[in-house]
Amino acid sequence: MNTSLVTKLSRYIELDEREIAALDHLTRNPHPMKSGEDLIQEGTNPENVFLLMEGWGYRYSLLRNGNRQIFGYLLPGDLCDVHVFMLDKMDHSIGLLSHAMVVKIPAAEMLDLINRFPKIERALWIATLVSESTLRQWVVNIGQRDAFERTGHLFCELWQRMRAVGLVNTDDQFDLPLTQIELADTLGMTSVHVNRTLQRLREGGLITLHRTRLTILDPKRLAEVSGFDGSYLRLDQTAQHVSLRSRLSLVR
Amino acid sequence: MNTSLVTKLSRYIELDEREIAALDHLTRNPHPMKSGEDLIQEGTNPENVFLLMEGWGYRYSLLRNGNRQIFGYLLPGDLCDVHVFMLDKMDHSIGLLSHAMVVKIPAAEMLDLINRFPKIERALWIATLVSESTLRQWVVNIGQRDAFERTGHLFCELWQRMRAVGLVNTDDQFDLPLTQIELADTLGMTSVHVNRTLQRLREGGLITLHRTRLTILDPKRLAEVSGFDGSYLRLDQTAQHVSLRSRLSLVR
DNA sequence: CGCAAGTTTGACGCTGCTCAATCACTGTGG
DNA sequence: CCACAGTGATTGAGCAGCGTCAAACTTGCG
Repeated sequence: MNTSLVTKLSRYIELDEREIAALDHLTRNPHPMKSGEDLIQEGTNPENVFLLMEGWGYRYSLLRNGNRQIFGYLLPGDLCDVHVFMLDKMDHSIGLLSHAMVVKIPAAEMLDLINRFPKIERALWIATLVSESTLRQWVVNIGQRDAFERTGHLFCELWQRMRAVGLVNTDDQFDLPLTQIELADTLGMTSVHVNRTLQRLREGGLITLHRTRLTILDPKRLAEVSGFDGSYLRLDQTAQHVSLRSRLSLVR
Repeated sequence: MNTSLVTKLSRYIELDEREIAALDHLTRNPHPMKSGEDLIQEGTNPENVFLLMEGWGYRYSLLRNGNRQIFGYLLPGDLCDVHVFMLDKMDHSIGLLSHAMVVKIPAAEMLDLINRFPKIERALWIATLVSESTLRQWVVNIGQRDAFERTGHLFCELWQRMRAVGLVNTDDQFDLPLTQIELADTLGMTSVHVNRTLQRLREGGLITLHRTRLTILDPKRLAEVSGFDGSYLRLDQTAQHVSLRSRLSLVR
């Protein structure tokens, strides 16, 4: 059932049936949550880990002037802050951008899972490293690219991540439950300028965006004009490839 | 001897004598390297971990247009990419900004250390989480703050990190081996604008910067005007505090 | 039907970029 | 000891990308 999480982790490490069963077991009790609710708030010390089964979440923090910066999206199959227990409190909040199905996993259960299945622990650490890598790309995106490239780059990333969990249809269309204000807070721009940038992307025949449906009309050209190289997402590597490396050097 | 690394990790977890000795043992053979040399290059799969004993390093990548984005500095006591072995290749490069003393630690030795001392492993993971947290703050900095705040924020961060390894003197002065071009590539600005921003910081009585000596004239006010809150660096927490948490939930 | 939230448009101004010249400092060789 | 080159810092003029402010329009929803 829990395709997304297993799909995601299997990309990093080959999992056996027991491990897959254990991950599936996690998902037995999802419950619905509403858009706008927070999963975790900055400054708190969460007692649960959350697994997103459906819907979108986002990491953000608020500044004193009321500005908000978004620095990551959680898509279906994403597990948030497995390792937060190592730090004393959250340095950012996690909220929901859409109606969502969420599994709440008590810390103890998560730790037990990790202790019983070192390969799952390893896969979760790899996921953490990939998200750090993604964060670096966001710094590059905001720091070095202009509004047009920056927006295109974000869409390329989301398109690849959504495709990796099977949520992009054959027309390269997927659900993007973000307002222009949220895009603005992600890209370090104003919503007015996001609006104008979207118009340029549309005029260029690169995308279509109506309400929450985004279509990437020309993925290749969009990646080209926005300087996107998705290798940092590490979605293409086979589990074999990675497990070879781990056999060589890391499995204990 | 290896004060910086031990100081740094002790902040996260209380280390016993054996662990401290093991860390010190790592540092037995530092060798000098020149400014401008790379420790690790993007796309490669490094066979060593590097421990910086003296000097500054930086993480960066180059874009097709020749632009460079810097997304982190390595200060004395910093260990780079302990976990890179979990991924297949580096997604960025690490270079040196000054003459440096560097210890090269073969992967096997590092893995052995980690296996023998789980608390060291844990401390290294915490360091990774802190650096991820720092990266989020950089996104906020570049995305939401204007040039003046942005530059001040960076200086506050570096001042705190340098102080944590005992490299700030009593006048709040420390070595900042960065050209204005490097500051520009860090902050997502041009060097011309960095120059003008530095002048404003000087005029405001906030800093002094001559060649590579930076003085924070008024740390409190600088933090105030740049919206800096250093808790994300987690330099203030006592090891006791953290180890209490680990006793409760995480030690295996 | 009317409200709320989100999108779109316009006018205008400022922050920060571009291009280019000059200045300051340091290390080098004759 | 001085001329010179190279690197980095500083300055100026002009301009454009993006922000601000404000209003109009569109869409979904109770």
